[in-house]
Formats: sequence, C-alpha cells, structure tokens
Amino acid sequence: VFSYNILIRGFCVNGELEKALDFFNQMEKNGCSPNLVTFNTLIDAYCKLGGIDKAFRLFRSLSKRELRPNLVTYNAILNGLCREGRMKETGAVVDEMISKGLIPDKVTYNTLVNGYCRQGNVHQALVLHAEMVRKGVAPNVITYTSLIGSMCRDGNLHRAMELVGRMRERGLCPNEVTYTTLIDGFCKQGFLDDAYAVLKEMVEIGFLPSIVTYNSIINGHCLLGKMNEAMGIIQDMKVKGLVPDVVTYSTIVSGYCKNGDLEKAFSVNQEMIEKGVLPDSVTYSSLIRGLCEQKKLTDACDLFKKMLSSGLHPDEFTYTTLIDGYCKEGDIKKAFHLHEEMLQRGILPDVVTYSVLINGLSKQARTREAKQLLFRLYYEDSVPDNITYERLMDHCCDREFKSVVSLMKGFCMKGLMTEADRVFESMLERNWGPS
RNA sequence: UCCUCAAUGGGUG
Repeated sequence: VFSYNILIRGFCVNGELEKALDFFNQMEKNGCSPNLVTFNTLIDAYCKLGGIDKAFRLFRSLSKRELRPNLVTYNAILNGLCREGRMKETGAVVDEMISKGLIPDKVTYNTLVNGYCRQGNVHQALVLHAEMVRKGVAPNVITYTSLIGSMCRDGNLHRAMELVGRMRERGLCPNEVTYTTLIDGFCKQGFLDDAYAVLKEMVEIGFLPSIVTYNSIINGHCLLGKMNEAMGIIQDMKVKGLVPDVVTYSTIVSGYCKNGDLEKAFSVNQEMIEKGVLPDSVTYSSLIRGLCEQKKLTDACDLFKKMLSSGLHPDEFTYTTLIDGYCKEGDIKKAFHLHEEMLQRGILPDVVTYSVLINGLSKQARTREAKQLLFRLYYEDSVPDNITYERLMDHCCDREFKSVVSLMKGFCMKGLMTEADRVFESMLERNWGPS
C-alpha cells in the first residue's frame, strides 16, 4: 500500500491525475486496498486541481469503505474551499469535523487563516489567530507568514514588520518563506532598498535566497521598468547555481510587454524555449496582452491559436485579455464571440471579464445591451456567484454606465417584491439608497 | 516521516 501511495502522490503533484487514478484502480485489482492515506492524497489532489466537487464525491465515498475521514482529510477539503474563496462553506465543514470528534489543529487553523488572508479579510484572519491562541493551539511560523503576506498585499509594510516583531516575541523566527514574503511585499511597492535590506538580513542569518526570492526581486525591478537590472539578476542567480524557471522568464516577458518592448519580450520567449523552459498560459497571456496594447489584434489572435495548438489551456485571464483588446478596438461583436467561446470551453467569466464587456458596451453608448447583460448577471444561475453589485460597481468607471446600474437597481428592487429573489433580497438588506 | 497549512509571473479600472 505504501508503494502505491507514494506512486499515486507522485502523479498527483505532477498534475497527472489520470495516471494516479489508474494506479488507484490497479491497486484494488491487485488485492491491495487503498487506505485512508490513499484517499487523502487523491482528495487533496482534486482540491488543488480545482475539482473540489470530485473531492467531495471521494470524501462521501469513504463511508462505503468503512473508512473514517481524519483531520488530514478535513484539512485538505478545507484548503480546497479556501483556494476557491469559498470561506462561507468552511464553517459547516469545521462543525462536521468537530461533531465527529476531531479537534481542529494547527493545520486547520493555518488553512483557514490563510484562506481569509488570501481573500483580503485580514480581520477575520486575526480573529482566528486570536481564537487559536485562546484554544491553546499555538500559532507557528506558517500562521504568521500568512498574516504577514496579507499585510504586504494591503501595502501595509509597517504592520507586516510589526508582526515579525510579534512572532519573535513568541519565540518564533522568520524563515526563508517569511523573508521572501517580506521581500516580495517591498518589491511590489517599489521599495527595492527595503527589499534588499531584508535580503541582506536573511542571508546573514544563514538562509539561502530561493528561486522564489530571486523571482520576486526580478519582478520588483520589472515593475519599475528597470529591465536591464532585472536581466542582470538572472545572471546572479545562475552564478549561485539557480536555474531560471518559467516564472522567472514570464516575469521578464511581462516586464518587457508592460514597458512596450515587444521585440525583447519575444526574444526572451524564444530564449526560454531554447533553454528548455516551456512557456505556459501565463507567458502567453502576457504576450497577448502586449500585442493587444499595441493594437496588433491579428497577431494576438494568431498567438492565441499557437498557444492552443501547443496544447496549452487558455483560462479566464487569456480570454479576458483578448476580449479587452477587442473592446478597446470597438469590436464588440468579436468580444462577445470570444465570450461565447470561453463559455463553450467551460471557462467561467469572472468579474473582470464582465467589467470589460460592460465597459466596452457602455463606451459604445450601447446602454441597452449593457443593461441586458446586467440583467443576465442577476437572473442567471450560471453566472459565478462571487459577482456582486459592489464588485461590479467597483470595477466600472463610466458615469453613464453607473447610471444604468442605478436604473437597474431600481428595477431589481421592484423585482424583489414579486419574485423574492435571493439576490434582490440581499440587495435590500444592504440598504441601498438611490445613488 | 505514505496524506493536509505559508512566499514568486498574466486580464478591466
């Protein structure tokens, strides 16, 4: 069983879930019953590869095999929910585990703390942090690193540094990941000096900067348009024996695109291929965006096709990039065609996609279509439920559009009286006045 | 130490 488990895990971390399942089936045939660890491995893999429903299915099937889920099982499921931003559903899962006599442990709390952090809800994360202290589950470096990361994402580097102090008071030392989190935080704000100061400290303490550390620093330079320096860092890391990976190259590619230097972007793209580092969908999206920005939509489309033919799967980022390109060109028809296409591929548009489309329509003074689209957002079950009025309003700039939304709001309020639609109800609860 | 938790690249504004 151990050997099979190890094998299955290997395929899982490689994203080769089918092969993992082959072995899973094979072990049964060979009279080797999968145990809880086998299931946990698969459940975790499903969660990470975005198939949380399948994870749940496996989870429910445990009982038929007289296997009882343990803490690891629940933690994996919770992590799956957190990754999808489905924090609301975590409460029920935690209740269920408690009802089965399982006490949430450090991993459980860390998973949830990180989930809230990623969602931008530092407050709730801190509440959980306090709860774990209260319940005698001591926070560890991972807990603090999650919290520090979320302060960094808020641009609140002071609070992040304060937290480092607080963890030290508890006798915890920042590790390589913690330091990298801080370095990345400073880099994203453009404070390269501070980033280097942290780097210096981490090296003095004896940690070796990882490829992630380097990639963060490279990104920091790219964001400031310091492309030559960024390229120079690649040399530094090679000297240190680190091999640039797809993230390193994509960072550079994206940097050149953002700085309008498509030539260089494509030559780096070429270089990575020559070095055996294959571009992924992120690399392609960056290049596609670069082309769109320069109004080279035909090239963008060709590149998109090339991406498909090389077996890569486009995602909502790829499509939104292209859609935005066409919207900005005023080619709304093509934009909606792409929207159709992504749906057909089973890729769900998200808030940004819809914002792009709606802004595209309203720029064309086609408020009627914008209105219709908004109606669909509210009425259809098929749209992702994380699209809310506020988020849409947040993302839409056009005055005219805002007035359309206001009008819509009025309609929806009336709709509430007759249809008791849950969405409308929540609108009322939020007490929206006329805007 | 057969399984679960933290850091890096792409989309609108």
